[in-house]
Amino acid sequence: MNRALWNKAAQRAMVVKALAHPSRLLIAEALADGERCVQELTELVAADMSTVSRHLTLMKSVGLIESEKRGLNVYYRLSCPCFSDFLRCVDLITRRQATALQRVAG
Amino acid sequence: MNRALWNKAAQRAMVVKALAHPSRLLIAEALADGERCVQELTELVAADMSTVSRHLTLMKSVGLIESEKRGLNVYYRLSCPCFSDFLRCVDLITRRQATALQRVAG
DNA sequence: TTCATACTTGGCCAAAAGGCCAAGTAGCCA
DNA sequence: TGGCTACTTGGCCTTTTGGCCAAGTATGAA
Repeated sequence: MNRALWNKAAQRAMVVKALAHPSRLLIAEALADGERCVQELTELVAADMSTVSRHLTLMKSVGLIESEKRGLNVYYRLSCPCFSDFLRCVDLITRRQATALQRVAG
Repeated sequence: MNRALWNKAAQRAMVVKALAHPSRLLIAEALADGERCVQELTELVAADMSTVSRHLTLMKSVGLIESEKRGLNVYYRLSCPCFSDFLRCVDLITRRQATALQRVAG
């Protein structure tokens, strides 16, 4: 097993993992539309604020999002404009899979 | 929490999760280059064949890959041509993050 | 029909992820 | 100062994930 190859894959995996959760995808989608504070995101995903904060910390740690404190609030925003491409590919697969399952069931 | 929104995010998350592992990313990358049998992929990621088989089953279950048995071998191939776009976005983020960390360290 | 190869699945265990509550920190306002 | 709000972090627990080994299935060859 080539070490360099593995390291590259591991790095990529960290980024992908940071999006591999429904709440985090919802958060990223919201941020694609503009910055949001933790409160707003907490309301969006309907979880404990501490949980949301941890999600955000994780996403930030891999460079997916950035944060800025203004007053009492911390505002997060996407740091990559390519997220929409990412989602487009994912949606292609989910849609293809949905129709494939329908074929089986139908 | 809007149920429909959550379901959509959950579906997407399943696909993203299926790529959120170094071995599975390596596998997907290899398959982007053409079909491979389990043996070849096992060699590639240097894990137990049973482990690789489970990775493949997971990836297949979300519609990321397809399989075909020919003789003793089972050949897997990517079912989405958009994987390269997906990777491009991920790499943008990892590269951006790498330089960001260098700024901090340097 | 027996044997070998290629793969999948069951069983089990260790490690990681994800959640909440409670406690801590930081900024604003009275 | 004191208290309120917004957020993060520590602690702890449950669930999920990922791994291997061993056993099972399926196909081709002798």
